[in-house]
Amino acid sequence: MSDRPAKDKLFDAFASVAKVLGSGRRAEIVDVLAQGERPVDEIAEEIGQSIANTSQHLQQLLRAGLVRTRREGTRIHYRLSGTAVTRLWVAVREVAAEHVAELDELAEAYLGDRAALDSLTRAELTNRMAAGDVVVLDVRPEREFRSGHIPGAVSVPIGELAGRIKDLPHGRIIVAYCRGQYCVFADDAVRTLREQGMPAARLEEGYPEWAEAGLPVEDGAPRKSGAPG
Amino acid sequence: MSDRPAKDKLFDAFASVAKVLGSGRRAEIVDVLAQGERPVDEIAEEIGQSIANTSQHLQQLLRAGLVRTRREGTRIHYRLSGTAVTRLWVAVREVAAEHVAELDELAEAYLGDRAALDSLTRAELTNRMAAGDVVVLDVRPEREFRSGHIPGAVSVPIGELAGRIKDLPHGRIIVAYCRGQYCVFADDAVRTLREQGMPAARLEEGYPEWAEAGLPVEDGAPRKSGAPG
DNA sequence: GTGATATTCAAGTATTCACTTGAATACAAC
DNA sequence: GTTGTATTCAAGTGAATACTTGAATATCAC
Repeated sequence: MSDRPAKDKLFDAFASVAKVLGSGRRAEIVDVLAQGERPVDEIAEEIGQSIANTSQHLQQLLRAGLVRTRREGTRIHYRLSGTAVTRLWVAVREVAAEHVAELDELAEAYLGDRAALDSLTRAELTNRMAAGDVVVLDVRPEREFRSGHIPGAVSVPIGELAGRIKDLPHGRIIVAYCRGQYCVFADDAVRTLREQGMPAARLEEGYPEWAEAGLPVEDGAPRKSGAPG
Repeated sequence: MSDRPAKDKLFDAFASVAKVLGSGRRAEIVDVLAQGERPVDEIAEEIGQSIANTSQHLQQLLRAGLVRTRREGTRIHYRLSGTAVTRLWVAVREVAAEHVAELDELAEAYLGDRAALDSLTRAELTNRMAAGDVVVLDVRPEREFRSGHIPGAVSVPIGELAGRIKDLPHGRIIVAYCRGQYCVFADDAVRTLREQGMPAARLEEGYPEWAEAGLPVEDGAPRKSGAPG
C-alpha cells in the first residue's frame, strides 16, 4: 500500500539530522555555536580535539544543514543555520534530563554540587531587572558577549572575575549567567562571589535559551568596567 | 581549567539521545509510537522490518530512555516515555524541513504532489469547529483513533474510506487528519473525497502535534458510523 | 612571485552498527 | 506438565564511523 523505499528515504533524511547530533563532540560544537559564530581553531580548542578532526565534524554538520559558514580572510567562521537548530539542541537536552538515568551523576561530576547555589528562572530575572535590584553578569568569554547578551549585562569573563570583583557594584544581588544549564561558568562565578561575601545567584539557563524565548537582547562591545546603568 | 573527561561524558550522554533517533527505522518507530502504544509485531510491520531487527531497535530506544514498555500477557507494548520525546521528534523534523536540501524531493516522492490539496492549520480548524461547518475525519488505523483523537472526529481508516463515503454527512467541508505532516493518509483521503465531488481539505499537521499543543483530545471507541453531533 | 597560516582532504585503523539467521526465553492455553 | 506464540538474545557479515597522521589547498602579507 505505501511506498516503502520512498518512505524509508524520507525517514532516513529526518534521521540524518539526529544522527549528526549523535556524537558527543558534535553536540559540544553545537553547544558552542549556540553562543555565536566561531572559527575552526577556536572550536577545536573548545571541544578538546585536533583541528583536522574538528574540521571533519564541522563538515558533517554542514552537510546535514545544521551550520553555515562565512569566510573572513583565511579563516572560516561557523554558525548555527537557524533558531530551529537551537530548539532541537534544547529538546535533546530536555529528553536527556528527563529520561537518561545517569545524567544526574554525569552532570554532577562535571558541574560539582549545585545544592548550595541559588538559581533564578528567566521570568524571575526579568522581574528583578524591572525592579532594578540586580546586577546581571555575563561570565562567558568576551567574544560570546559581543555576539549577543542580555541587555544591561556586564561582561566579566569567568577567568577575570576574581581580579575584578572590587569593580562590581555593591548592595545589589549579582545574577551570573553563561552558556546554559550545563555550563560551569556561572556556577564558578557564584561560588567565587559568595566567597567574597557578595550575594550572588545564577540564571538557571543560559543565553541561547534567553534569546530563543524571544526576550530582548543586545550586542556590541562591553562598556568600560564600573557600575552599569 | 575545565574537566575534559567529565565534560565529554556529559555531552556523550546528551548525544546518546540524538544518536538513537539517528536511524531512519528508529525514527519511523518514534513516529508510529507518537500515535499511541503498539506491540512489537505491529511496529515491525509498520516499519517494514523483521521482528528481530525491530526488537533490537526497540531495545536501543529503551536503553536511551525514549520509550517504555508494558506487558500484557505474552505481548509487550511500547510507548514513548513522555511528551518531551514528541517535542524532540517535532524539532528534528523542523530542522530537516528547514535545512535539509533534498527533503522536499523526498517528501514529494513519498507523498505525491500536494499543490492541489487545501490544508488547514490547527487554529483554522478550531475556528471552523467552533463555527460548526466542518466534519473532522480521523483516517488513521482505528486503534490509533482509540488511543486519542480530536474531539468529535469520526474514525474512518483510510482503507475503508472509499466504501464509506456515502455514510459521511454532506453539506459540510470534510477535514481529514492523520499522523502528521509527512503522513500520506490524509492526502489520500482528500484525493478520494474530491474525486467523489465532496469538498475536502487536510489538517496541516497530525494528531501528535495537536495533542502536544495542549488542544482538547478525546479517547475511546468510535461511534457507529453515520452523522456525528 | 614566496612564505606563513587556516582549513580541508586522503589514507589507515580500530570500533561500532544494521541487518540476517537461528536459537533461547517467557507467558498463555490446555 | 506440553504446545504455541511473542519477544529477546547471540553470532556473523559488510558497511559506516571517529580519530590520527601527513599532504593539499586557499588566502593573506610581502
